Amino acid sequence: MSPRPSIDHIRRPQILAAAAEVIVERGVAGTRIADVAERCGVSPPALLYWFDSKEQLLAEALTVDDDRFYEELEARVDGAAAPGERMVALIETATESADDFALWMELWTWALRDADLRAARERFDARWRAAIEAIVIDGVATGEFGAADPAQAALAIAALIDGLSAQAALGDPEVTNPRLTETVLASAERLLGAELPAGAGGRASP
Amino acid sequence: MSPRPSIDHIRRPQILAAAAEVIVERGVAGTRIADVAERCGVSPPALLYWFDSKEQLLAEALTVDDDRFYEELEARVDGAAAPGERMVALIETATESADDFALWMELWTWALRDADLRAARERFDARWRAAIEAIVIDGVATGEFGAADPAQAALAIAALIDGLSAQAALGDPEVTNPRLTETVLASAERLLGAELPAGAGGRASP
Amino acid sequence: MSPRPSIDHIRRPQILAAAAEVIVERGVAGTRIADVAERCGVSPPALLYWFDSKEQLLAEALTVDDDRFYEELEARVDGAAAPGERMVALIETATESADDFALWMELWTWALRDADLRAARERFDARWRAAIEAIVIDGVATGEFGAADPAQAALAIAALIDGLSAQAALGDPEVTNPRLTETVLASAERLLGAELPAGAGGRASP
Amino acid sequence: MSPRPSIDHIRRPQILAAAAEVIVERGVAGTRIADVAERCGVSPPALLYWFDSKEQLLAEALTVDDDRFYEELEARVDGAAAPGERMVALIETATESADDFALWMELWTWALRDADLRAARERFDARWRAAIEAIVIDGVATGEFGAADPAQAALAIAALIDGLSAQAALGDPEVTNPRLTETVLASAERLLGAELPAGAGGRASP
DNA sequence: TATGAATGAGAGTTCATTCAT
DNA sequence: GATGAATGAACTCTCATTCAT
Repeated sequence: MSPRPSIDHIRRPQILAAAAEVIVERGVAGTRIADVAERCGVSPPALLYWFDSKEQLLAEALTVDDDRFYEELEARVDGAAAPGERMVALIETATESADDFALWMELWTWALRDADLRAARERFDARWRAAIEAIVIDGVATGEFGAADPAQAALAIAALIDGLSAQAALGDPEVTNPRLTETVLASAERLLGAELPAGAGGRASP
Repeated sequence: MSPRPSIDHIRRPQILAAAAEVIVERGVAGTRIADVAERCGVSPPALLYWFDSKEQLLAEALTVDDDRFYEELEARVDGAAAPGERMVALIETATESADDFALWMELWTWALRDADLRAARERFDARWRAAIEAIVIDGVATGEFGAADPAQAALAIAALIDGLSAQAALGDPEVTNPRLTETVLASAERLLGAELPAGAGGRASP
Repeated sequence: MSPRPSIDHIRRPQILAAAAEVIVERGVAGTRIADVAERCGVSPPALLYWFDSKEQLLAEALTVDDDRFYEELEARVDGAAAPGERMVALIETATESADDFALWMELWTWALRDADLRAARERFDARWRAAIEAIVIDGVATGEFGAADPAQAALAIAALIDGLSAQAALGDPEVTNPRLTETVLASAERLLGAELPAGAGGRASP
Repeated sequence: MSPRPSIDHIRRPQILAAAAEVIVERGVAGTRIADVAERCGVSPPALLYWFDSKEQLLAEALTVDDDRFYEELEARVDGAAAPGERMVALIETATESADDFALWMELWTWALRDADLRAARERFDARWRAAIEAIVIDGVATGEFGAADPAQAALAIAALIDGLSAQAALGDPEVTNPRLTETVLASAERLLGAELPAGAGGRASP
């Protein structure tokens, strides 16, 4: 019917990507529609043609990338056969891009007062913990890991990564990126009662 | 000299406390001077009589309570003689009030774009990790703990608490307060290579 | 390109004219954005759509009319062939609208503390003196005037007009408009060592 | 009756002097009560103990020095016996302190919209012109000056000084202080049909 | 689809002024 | 006489949003 193909699938992602960039730079609170519009090279009202309101746009921008992250993660992790190797791959993937964590922190803070964002975050975190737990269960099954409670170990590892990533994102001089990865790997070994293989990135050897 | 006694030792803390309350309720971004003023029962300009600007007031409100927290913490922890007991006391203190964590999350998010807040957060975190590390060192010295690297263990425990507290503050159904404390304690045992005594709060028994 | 034709060539002059009117009525210090907006029949933010700030708007309003004044002046003066006639035309043009002088006085006072306005005023005054001086030089060349120093005579005539116009604008009963013109003409004759022809407005005869 | 001598005669002049200073620096519009208070080393409410309102204080500050100026002027001028010498003394006195003229310009601008200030200014100007006119009349009587209309000559000389002083106060590079004095003296000679003696300050000789 | 123009609803901040002390 | 504290009344400016084009 419509001879002109819709550009929905082009414009919306473009706007969301621009919004995510602006949020990282200025924070959700400091992001104005005009900033995002300028980055897209369009006028502010154009954004409101594609999104009902600023709030809706930012909420979507805050969550749109996460699914992609998990897909990439799973692709990388599944390549490794043994649970130990998969765990190392997962940790390295999660810790090597601590800068993106700023967006995650924004989501947290906003989720404190927005039920939809809260639900979205919870969904992502459940998926994340499930991915970890699956590896732990496998490792326990093969005897590679000695953890008694896979769910608790997964929770702990996930929280550890979050806590350290936040500090890295905040530029804490004690938590550089290598130190972050190293600390998570060493802690995971203790939490899992396992010795993990050296990762792709290499690890400080004794 | 002054025909009227100064009340700044009363008003300023009062305003800061009100500001902290409002921040927890509405977030830093959603906090208006008028909200804080109303909670104090004064007019908005009265706040600007005591603080140079809204920004300065909120920044101070975001950090003013932390020192008090550490003082209380140290008081409680020092009461326990053995490192294991002190560690348990510390963990319980840190995890039982996960609600206050919202303020800490606001501080994080604001600190992403404010150097002063970033420095303040770093200072607090350094103090916090040092408190943990001191216990670890003691525990290692007495042989109670088996941790090889006290600094790394302290960093891991601190991050674990942060990561879990964030989820608890966000109302994650998987991370209730008891589960939070329990997970940190169990993980600390593994990270420290130690068995920790049951805390004052009691712990889920098998 | 633009789905709606730009109207900045209409709105900006309209706003500037309204601002000049309000300044004459209330002074720069007493002029509020809301006053100007009301006179334009728009809302206050509309002015900030066209001008970056109140300050910028008022500064422009204070200077925008001057170029037009000089163009009109030159048009009128050039119509007169002989130097004496041109001088009379210039003096009459400059003195017959002493009411507008209030805007010029506002510009002076504001220029005391604003380098841009100071520079603008200086530019206008230089142009004004140059216009006078050109006539004097002509008059001296033709022998119609006897002035020794054209630059000094031009400066004196310009200052005389300013000083008297200020008093007229302030409603000094000794300096009515006719008396103002008459005084400048009589003084100019002495300053230029010339007898000036009767102007269009006529002059008080004995 | 009152054992404590009033300090009216100390405080009020002190405040007025401080106000005049601040006005010269920041302009009437930019002068806040707090500025004046700070310069006096007292608190803002103290000023309102001595003056009913800011407006009244500034109005008084704007006019309080003028009487003193005329008294000083008359003292200096009366010392010179011959009309020509008195005229030179008057002109030199009026033109050598062009910086103070900023206060006079502020008074003008404020007087545009304040009847009291307008009346005050008019009174000062009448006195000023009368002082000039008296000399002119004397000079005409002695035959030293050739002016036909003393009132008009006085008006012209006064206006000339005003116009040039304004430009000097505005920092016009063409109107330096020496050039100002020189131009007024040279113009006065022509306006008065007289040759004026060299002044105390010296004058450019041919 | 998209824009120029405009607006309404605030928000922070300023400041003369008040008043108990 | 003078001050600390506080306030009411403005005022500028911001920004998401609307709407005719």
